[in-house]
Amino acid sequence: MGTTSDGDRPWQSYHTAYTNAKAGMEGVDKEKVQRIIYEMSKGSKYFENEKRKEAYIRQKVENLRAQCAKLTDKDMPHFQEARKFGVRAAMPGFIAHKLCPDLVFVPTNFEKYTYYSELTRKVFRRYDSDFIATSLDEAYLNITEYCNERGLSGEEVAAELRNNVYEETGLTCSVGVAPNRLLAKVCSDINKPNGQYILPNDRKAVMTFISSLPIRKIGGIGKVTETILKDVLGINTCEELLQKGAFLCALFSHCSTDFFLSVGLGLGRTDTPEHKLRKSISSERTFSSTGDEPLLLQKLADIAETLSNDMQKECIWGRTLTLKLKTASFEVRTRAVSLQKFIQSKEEILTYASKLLKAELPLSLRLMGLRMSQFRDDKCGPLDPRQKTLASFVVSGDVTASATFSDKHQICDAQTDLSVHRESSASNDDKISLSYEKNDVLASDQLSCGLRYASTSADGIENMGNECSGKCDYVETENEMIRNFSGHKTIAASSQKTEPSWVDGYICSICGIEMPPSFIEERQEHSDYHLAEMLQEEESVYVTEHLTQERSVRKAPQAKENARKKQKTSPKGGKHIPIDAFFIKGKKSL
DNA sequence: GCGGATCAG
DNA sequence: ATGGCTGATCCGC
Repeated sequence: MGTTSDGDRPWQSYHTAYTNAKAGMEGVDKEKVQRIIYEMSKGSKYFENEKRKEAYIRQKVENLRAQCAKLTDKDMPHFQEARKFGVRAAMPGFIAHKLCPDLVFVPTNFEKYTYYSELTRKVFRRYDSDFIATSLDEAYLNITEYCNERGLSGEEVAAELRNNVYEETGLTCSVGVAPNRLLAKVCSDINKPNGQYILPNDRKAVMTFISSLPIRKIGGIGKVTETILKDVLGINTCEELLQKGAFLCALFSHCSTDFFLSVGLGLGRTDTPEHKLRKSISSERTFSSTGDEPLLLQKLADIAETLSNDMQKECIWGRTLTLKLKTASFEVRTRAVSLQKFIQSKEEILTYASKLLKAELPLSLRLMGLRMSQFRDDKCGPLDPRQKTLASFVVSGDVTASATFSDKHQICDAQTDLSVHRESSASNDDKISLSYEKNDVLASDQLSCGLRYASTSADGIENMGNECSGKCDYVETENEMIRNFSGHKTIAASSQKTEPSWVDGYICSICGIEMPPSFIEERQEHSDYHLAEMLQEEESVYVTEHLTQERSVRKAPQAKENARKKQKTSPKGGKHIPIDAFFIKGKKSL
């Protein structure tokens, strides 16, 4: 990154960094880059072949076994010592049990956690009434206003906050104060047990902080991403994310590149996203491996029941059911089905779940799970999806209202580009950009804070944590500029009501697929497909599942292609499950 | 939409 | 006897 005066807004540098990285790519041909990457990846266990996972797993097993065998009682003090200092040794329960046969496992007590969590939130509310709770034990709050009103520094407020939390709950906590949430989270980890760390809202300070920061510290960069970046590209710190921007552009999607570069610049979100609604609900269970069909079905019934119960508690009805399997050899599979109606009852869930399962058997399994998604949004109502969409359309009265989360903030104070934001959020997919998403920047007088706390209580409330960060007075969103390069987002819910005709007797007028006149059935199916597609598109204009729609819209050409292929090949093809759901043909039911 | 995978708490 | 479970997201198809 070149010269930047303090007056620079980070996003300007971001844009520069991005275009530089891109420009760096232009002179180079992709093959060459890929060759370089390939060279770099030699010695990395990551890109070698598909066997890597297997090898990795085998090695891990061996390590664990060896570890377990080596451990004796004399190791115990070591771990006890570690615990005393709050170091959490990652230790599987069975090893712990082997080490310490008398070990007492304290059962979880969520009522208690919720109670204490609520107490802490009461404190947070006094600092920021709109704070973001990310879990029972973590929250982000914007303390900008609080600081300004009282003429306090971030450091003072953090100390006061921790103190208040301690007095009112008896729990200690750790706090990080930083210009945005991404950084606040990192900061909250630095002085972990019962401490705080303040990163000034100062361009230089942020860049210095970032320059030596290991990438793994960043939320969103996990074990796998770290390995890839490290082994293949030699990226260890956030600063290097910028330096190797061109490679990132070559290797990763736009979205990911976007995210990586913004991390390299220390950018993060500062908005207060709309309350997120649950999108799926699931239940799964691990058991000792078995291939016994009746037994598996029994277990499946149990899981269906708990899922159904959970759904009833929350008043949820869903129409996409996903079966998750883990084989005895630890291979994980999922099989899903989307229905035309919303279901909730244990019987119905089981009906479809067992169809999915039976299609996979025989198989020896160690885990089964069921997930329900695609909820009906008006709770406890009638059964037809269409009713849902119409109803919610009438209620919301605004299609864009369904582009739920993460956009509201852009209206709040982003004076300038309002229309751009709006437009882009309505026609770009929120889903994709949710976690690697927009990089908003605080104005220089902003301050926000992250906080994390850990319980000192002995009964297992251990390790509750909390993070805070802030809202903004000023938001600049960057991605539009970049995203708009990529052009094709136009899709009208076109009302091309024409049935497909066969140009020259064999070319589909809509998609161009070629199909000889003798393929009568196939042609009929093909026409049906386009018809259904049309209907679906028309409907989806009003549908509340905006995200889904946009996704499919964005990828429309491929999606269609695939749908066609599937349709042609699937009836006899192995994995396709013939449950009523596939609404490619509108008339098919059961 | 589906399926495989990653990540976080 | 790979920690397990829940939920979310991404990517390619």
